[in-house]
Amino acid sequence: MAMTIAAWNVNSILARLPTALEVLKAVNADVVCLQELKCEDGRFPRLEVEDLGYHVETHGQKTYNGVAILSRFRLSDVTRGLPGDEEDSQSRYIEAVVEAPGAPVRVASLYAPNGNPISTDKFQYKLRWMERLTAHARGLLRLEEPFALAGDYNIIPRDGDADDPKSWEGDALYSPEAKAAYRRLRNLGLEDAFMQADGRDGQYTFWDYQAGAWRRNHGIRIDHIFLSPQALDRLSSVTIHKEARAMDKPSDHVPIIARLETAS
DNA sequence: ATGGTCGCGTAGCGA
Repeated sequence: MAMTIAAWNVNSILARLPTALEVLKAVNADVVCLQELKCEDGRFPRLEVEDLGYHVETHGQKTYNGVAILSRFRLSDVTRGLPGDEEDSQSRYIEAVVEAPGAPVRVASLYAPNGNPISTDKFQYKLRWMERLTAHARGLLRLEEPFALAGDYNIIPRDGDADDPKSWEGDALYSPEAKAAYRRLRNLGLEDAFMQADGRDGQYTFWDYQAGAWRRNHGIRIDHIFLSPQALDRLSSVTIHKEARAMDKPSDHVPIIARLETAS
């Protein structure tokens, strides 16, 4: 048996609905972490997604942000919002336990702040948010359970994760502080599933709508699936569903999918 | 090229 966990920034589930349903069918993951729903929970197209065989838990808001977990297995212990700041009203984090029979896995869908421009408090919010995520991950690690933190981290970890690294100089996604936040998560004992299973340069999950970025393959790898040691033990492969970027009315991100083997 | 293109919501911001 195996379980596949996908992360995909859909860039508005309502503007994307026909395309999104087609992508979800093609990817056919057991668990899907969605980001940038850009709608309140009551407007999420729950019936259409349930028709694909998913249980649905959302944490949306009007206009911006919004995250969801879709799962073929029952979801329990659902928590909404990233702990560590009661004042933070942005919907960027949802966590639940995927109740796969005999092999439960805790999964979070997260949408880390973009952080641009660097000179503003948006950048400070990005760094504080990543500190809160790190603190929360440290607590989860103490449970010694398999878990995955999947989503749009808005961080380009290495030069090999950008087609043209120089063009990202001065951008929050490529800043030394953002890369340090990524390293801190790994130093806790979490691993970036892509780096463990693949690790090649030039494998991207985002191409801007502007300036023919997709046509020129001017992409970056910013969508990541971090795994706890107990989940990493089960990792067999990671794939990036590039086909989604070539569709009509595409999101600017494509799904990344980790496959975990479960005991037979 | 200090641009370009989307989505939201119907101006201008966020990405």
